[in-house]
Amino acid sequence: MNLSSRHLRAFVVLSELRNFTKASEKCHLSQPAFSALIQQLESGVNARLFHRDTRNVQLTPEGQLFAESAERLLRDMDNVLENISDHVERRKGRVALAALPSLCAGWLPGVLGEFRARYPGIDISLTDTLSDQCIDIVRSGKGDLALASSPPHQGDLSTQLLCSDGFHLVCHKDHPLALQKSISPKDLVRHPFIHMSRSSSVRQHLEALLHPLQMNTVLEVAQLATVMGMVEGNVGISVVPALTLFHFERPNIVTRPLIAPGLKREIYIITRAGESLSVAAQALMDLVIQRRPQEPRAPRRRTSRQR
Amino acid sequence: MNLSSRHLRAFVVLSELRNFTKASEKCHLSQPAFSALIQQLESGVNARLFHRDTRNVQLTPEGQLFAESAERLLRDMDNVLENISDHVERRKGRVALAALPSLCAGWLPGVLGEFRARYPGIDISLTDTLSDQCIDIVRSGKGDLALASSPPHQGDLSTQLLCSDGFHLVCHKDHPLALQKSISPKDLVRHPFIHMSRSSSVRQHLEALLHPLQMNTVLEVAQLATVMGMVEGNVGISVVPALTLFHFERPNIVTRPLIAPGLKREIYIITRAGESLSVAAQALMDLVIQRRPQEPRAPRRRTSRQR
DNA sequence: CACACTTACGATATTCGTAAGGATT
DNA sequence: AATCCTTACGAATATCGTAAGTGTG
Repeated sequence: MNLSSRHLRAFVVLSELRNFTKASEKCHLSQPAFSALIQQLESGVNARLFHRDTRNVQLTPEGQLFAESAERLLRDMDNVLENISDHVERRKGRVALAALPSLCAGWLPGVLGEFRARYPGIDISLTDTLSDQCIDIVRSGKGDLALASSPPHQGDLSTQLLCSDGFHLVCHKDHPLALQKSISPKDLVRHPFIHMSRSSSVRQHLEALLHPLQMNTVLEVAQLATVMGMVEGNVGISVVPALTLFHFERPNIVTRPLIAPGLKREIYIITRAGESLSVAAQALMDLVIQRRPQEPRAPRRRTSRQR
Repeated sequence: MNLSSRHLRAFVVLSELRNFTKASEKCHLSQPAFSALIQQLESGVNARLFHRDTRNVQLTPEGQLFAESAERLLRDMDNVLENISDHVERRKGRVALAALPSLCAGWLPGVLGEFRARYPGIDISLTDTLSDQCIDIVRSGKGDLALASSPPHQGDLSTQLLCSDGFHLVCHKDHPLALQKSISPKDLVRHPFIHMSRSSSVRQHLEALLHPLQMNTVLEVAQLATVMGMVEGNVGISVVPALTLFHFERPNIVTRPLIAPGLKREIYIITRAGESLSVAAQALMDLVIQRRPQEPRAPRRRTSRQR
């Protein structure tokens, strides 16, 4: 038989009210239609569930048996539907996001704060790690979304440009390059240079751009904060993406845009291809796109003016 | 929404086969009809549950969420329906019967044996007790059926004649009354008489019949087996219903029909009025009626011929 | 005769299967 | 071209509400 929630609800209501007329009203049905519904249920289970007397309605023994389960079944059904609804309405859920550390420190906190405020029931898992690992997290299913620089990606991932990010020289205010308004790549050669680790996207971009010229590397560090400290101590110069310039807003450091054709770090939203995002993940993705980092102009001007 | 077992089954099948065409066949539906069913489910929960690609079908995150519950829900539903079906088909169940001791020893065992053989899954509870208590057991809901002599009953009980049972003299073969072919009530007076307890139906019938004559009571016992022993020892005579004569089929005891207009013990099937019996109880009642004790002739002849 | 459930019946909605459409490999 | 899901559409089915029927206190 085809047992539906309508049947269960009708049964439960009737077993409580023990009156077809009142029960039919509660179910927003005419009394004969309600009667037919109960009869259909009874023929479906092949048993009389209610004993009808001209004056009284009451459960038969089989009806009592059914009643024990029917209420539980109905509650279960309602819970399942409500649970789905909670997820669809974004009252519940979970998103696992992986993003580049440079995004996680400066731009992402505001976005996640807004997301949490808007959807307090959705839990967020954030992994701040380098691009390749971000991508692996998504590919392996451990994460829903990655914000990373795209590698030569296979077809199992879907990639969408979020923003592109210019590079800036950062150096001590007393450094000779601080006198130039803007910088070209070959200006960097020979000055003692502080690199990020070889796997960072910044370094890969720079080396590709200057090739075959060699740079004068004095240090290779993992954290941008270390770069900042070294630059402030005039140990060397470095180049960082615009989105990380907030680290370098300090009295003794100046920043200058690095001008070169095509010198851009592109940041992509990466998801698994051929799968759909959960409502929660989609909501986060929508917000990420809506609040995506502004194109170069605004941050550049602001950082060079401040302090 | 109206969530039905058809929806759940379609969902579960599709989530396993991940192919509309094959799933539709398994559900005995055309593929478009199946597709519509899934769409209806999706619009009911207000979420896409399957991601359709021209080549692949797979669960969305919400679909996975639903899948966790859907299978359980479907299994629950099926279990409930199967449980009801087991009861309706008399594979499971319970009947509580209360019956007069005189029925429980001689006639009932064969009936219950047949019942158990036919419906091995149905448990029987039997209370062998006096008529009033049998009736109370049914009235209070502790029992489904009673086989008892009907008292002046109220309207809350429904009464149906099962059989009527003549009375027989039982006495020692050397007793003077053993010479008579049949006995009339006044033949009993003055002979030392062994009574059952005052509340037994036999005694109530006898006293009503002989009133205002007094009997010569020598003993008042509770068990028929005691009556038998005393009669066999020629301590006295007694009168018992035909259905209990099997107790008295012994070499030194003779039994003689007691002839008197209207002297019959009537045995009724008693149930609660305005309620329906469980399938199991109805089955027992049907069998009880089908195998009801034969009208006087046969047992009388047989008992008087034997031994 | 008033009440409460069932049956009868025509109107409306739903569901079905066939056939056509669209997208992808 | 073959596969697979969706859309279109007329036919069959189910469900609805109104009205009449039935049985009981």
